[in-house]
Amino acid sequence: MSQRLSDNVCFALYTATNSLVRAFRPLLEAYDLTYPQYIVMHSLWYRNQVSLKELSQDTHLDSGTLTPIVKRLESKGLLTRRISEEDERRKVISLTEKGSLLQEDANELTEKLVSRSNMTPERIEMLRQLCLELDTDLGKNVQ
Amino acid sequence: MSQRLSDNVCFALYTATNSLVRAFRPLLEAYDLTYPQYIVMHSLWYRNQVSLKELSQDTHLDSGTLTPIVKRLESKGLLTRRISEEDERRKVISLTEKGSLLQEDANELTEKLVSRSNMTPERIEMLRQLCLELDTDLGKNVQ
DNA sequence: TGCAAATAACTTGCGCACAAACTATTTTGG
DNA sequence: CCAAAATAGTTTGTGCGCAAGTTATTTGCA
Repeated sequence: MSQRLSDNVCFALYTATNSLVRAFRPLLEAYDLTYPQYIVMHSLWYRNQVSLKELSQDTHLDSGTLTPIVKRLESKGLLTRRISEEDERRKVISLTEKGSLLQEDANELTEKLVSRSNMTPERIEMLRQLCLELDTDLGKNVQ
Repeated sequence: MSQRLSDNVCFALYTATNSLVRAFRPLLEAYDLTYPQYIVMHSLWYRNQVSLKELSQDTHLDSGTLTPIVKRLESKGLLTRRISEEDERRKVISLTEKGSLLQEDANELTEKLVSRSNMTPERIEMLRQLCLELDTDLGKNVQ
């Protein structure tokens, strides 16, 4: 027997993420950022001066995805990329002042968005933990 | 103060969905389907002979996304598109026999994948409901 | 020391996801 | 009845997300 799409946890997750990114779009427009670009900035606000590899580990995005995102952020003047002196394969990514300053405004966007939902903090926290759990579980068994 | 990315529910959701789609890829490869294509097939297995508009409402994907997906499924011989006789703006999408038969094999892929995680059925169900809740909440306040 | 293996980043190709603009029908209200 | 508005679907352009392949540098080991 076939089930309704909405009975399927995978579809629910997929759809909620699309809704989330869609809801972020108008908020991020003010900062000329896409959601993945915002993720990268968010990572750098927490830990600056990292290599693409380290950024990849933190954001869970692969280098083929990150390279163009980081280049776009560079062309917007939010960060710089320079070749590492110790290891010339590595590129060190550093926030510019403009990139650092963005944090003050853009940092509570998540709060703003989450408050738009009527979910309690407990349910939001539950959702976060279930997502992290699924993520690690699926990452493990790559066989 | 800036928080870790993983402390952020939006990032957790985004990342879990990417993991999910990545985990689906090798399973769906056997059927020559992508995950969005699988969603469309899944919708049609439940309710056949629908317009693109109805498919859009069920899958929560917009027409600009669906048109190329449906065309690809048509070129794989899994469905047909014909102009509606009552309303010539509408296209009626119907599964072919090949498309219907796929259901038997591909229908329990979600089970297969979810069982790969170590999450209990209760936690999976909780995750599904939280995602649906967030989705409807974010969809409402489009102002 | 020298060279094969490993590593870091980049590039290419494909399929979404969606806004915005467009075409072709149907509905509607004056 | 008929022109304007609404509706269904397509097209175009942009930015992911990632597999697979490439280049350049470093590491490791014989």
